[in-house]
Parts: sequence; structure tokens; C-alpha cells
Amino acid sequence: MSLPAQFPAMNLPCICSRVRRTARRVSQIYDRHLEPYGLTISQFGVLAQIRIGGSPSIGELAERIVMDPTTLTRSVRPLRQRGLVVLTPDARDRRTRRLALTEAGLVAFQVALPGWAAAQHEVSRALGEDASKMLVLRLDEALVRLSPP
Amino acid sequence: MSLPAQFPAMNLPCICSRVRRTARRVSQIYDRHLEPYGLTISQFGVLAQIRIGGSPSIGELAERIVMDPTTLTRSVRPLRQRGLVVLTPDARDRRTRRLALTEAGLVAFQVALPGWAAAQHEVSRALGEDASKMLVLRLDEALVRLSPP
DNA sequence: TGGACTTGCCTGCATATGCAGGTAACATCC
DNA sequence: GGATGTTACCTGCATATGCAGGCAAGTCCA
Repeated sequence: MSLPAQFPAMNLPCICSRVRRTARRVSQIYDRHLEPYGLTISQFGVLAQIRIGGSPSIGELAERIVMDPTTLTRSVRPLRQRGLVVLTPDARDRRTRRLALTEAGLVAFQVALPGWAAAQHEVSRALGEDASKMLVLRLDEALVRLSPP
Repeated sequence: MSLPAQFPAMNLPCICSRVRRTARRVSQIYDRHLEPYGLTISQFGVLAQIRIGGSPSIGELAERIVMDPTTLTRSVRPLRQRGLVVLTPDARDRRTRRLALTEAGLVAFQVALPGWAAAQHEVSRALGEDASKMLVLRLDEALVRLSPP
């Protein structure tokens, strides 16, 4: 692209900066659409995952969404404080704590869903339908290849 | 892909979650490679941009790297505290403050460059050279299309 | 010159992110 | 049953991220 002389080892622009930039921009769009519902895209994602995942533990959910468990712990906290999520010790193994949506949590998710859909639509429209699908496929594939052994 | 019944509006899996996940994973790889040099990929990126950008202001640099100026202000702070970067008021317009590398900052950047290169190599190797280039191109294009008017 | 508007940056607030290290609960071997 | 090790989670630390709002410097116009 550019910067040839200064970067001897750079035969390719920084992949990391591109991914992070895009993540910032895309997150911003989703956050704006979800803001009227009082949720961030991160929080909405946690609610959605708990909903489809049938009471996952912190560790299970963290692995599924490829996030550090400590980060997930903290992401869940404001949702617990607002009564959208409960975290109850597993009966069989009291170390594990299982996540579940409350009634209010389910409602909050369903109410915010149009906001998510609007954001998704805006982004996929801006990128083009085909490019969006391709991007998602490439990112999913990239994630698999980048997963630690 | 999946989740059809629960997600009426979802004819495509969430783009945002994919981009964020990938950003987390990729950042982690770069951060690990840069950790011995005492820099995060974010900080390394700021040093690199100041280096090639000839004393940009906070606002200019924030726009160039598509980051909120307030975030950049805070990212710069630890670099200033460590004496790698200086922030001096512009002579012509005392509102703007111009970023510059110190001698120590330049050295720190050059010393850490092999760490960055190793991370870049690991990622581009995992994805495949062609896929990496394609991904960067797609992300650059996506960013343009997603930019606010 | 002085008021009105604009611009550039910063702080306060809240959340996001991951690593190191700690604690409690479980599992295993003797 | 008790020492040892493992597992699941959490807190402390540091940085990352963006919005709202505030302050100071600059611009414009009467």
C-alpha cells in the first residue's frame, strides 16, 4: 500500500489495525441503534447467547463467543444489577455458576431486537449483501485458523 | 446458518460479533508478541503513526486511524508518561497540540518492530498470504463504505 | 471591540478487554 | 480422611473505547 522504506518487515499493511478499526466502526453503528433500548451490542449479544444457549456457565459462554471469562464476568455484572440476568450456582458442581435470562431480560432482548436488526441492515446494506456474507465467512474461517491449539 | 426460528429478522449471522471476536483474537496475538517490549499493539500503532505522520495533531491522527479523539488522548497519556511521546501546543493555533516522538520513543518503536513483524507473520501465515491480503482489502473497503457522511 | 459561533482538546462516566493471581469447590491418590 | 492437584470463577491492575459536556482559543460580524 505505502510505507515501504520505513517498514522493512512490512510487505503487507497491519492486519491488526484493520480489524480493530472495523470493529470500532461497526460496534459504533450497532451501539447507536441499540442505545434507545439501553443496551450495548456487547450486552445484547450476551442476552442473545444466553437465550439460545440454555443456561450456559461463564466458562462455556466465554468459550463459545471467544471472549476471556473475566471479561464476560464483568460484562454480565451490569445485566445482573439491572435484573436482566441471574447467575446461580450449579446444583451438581457448586463451582460453576449458570447464566439465565429473567423475564425482564427476555423482554429487554425482544424489545431491542429491532434495533439490532436495523444496525445489521445498515451495515450489510453499506457493504453489500454478498460482500457481507463473504466477510462473515472469511472472519469465521479466520477465527478457526487463529484459534490457539 | 442457524437460529432461524428465534431470529425473525436474522437472515445473516451478526456481523458485529464476528468483527469484534476477530479483533479480540488478533489483538491478543499482537499484544503477546509485543509484551516483551512493554507495548500494546494500540500503543505501537500510535508510535508508528506519529513516526510516519510528521507531528500530527490529536484530531488529525484520530481521524487518520478512525478512532475517537478522546480515546486517542488517553492512549497517548501512558506514552507521554513514559517519555516516548511529547505533546506540544502548535505555535500558530494554540488550541491544537502536536504529537511527536522523542528519541526514546523512536528507539522503543524500532526495538519493538520485530515483535510486530512476528505477530503479523503469525497471523498472515495462519490465514494464508492470499487470504490475508484479501481480508485487508475487504476491511479497508468496508471501512470506506461504513464511514459517516 | 465585543458578542456569537466554531473548533480542538480534555475530563467524568460507563463499559470493554485481558493478564496475574487469589479463593473455593471438586477430584485423586495414598 | 488428608495432602495434592485441578477447575471455575472472581478481583486488582492497566489499558481501550466512546459519549456528553466543559473550557479555552480562534473566527466572524456588526
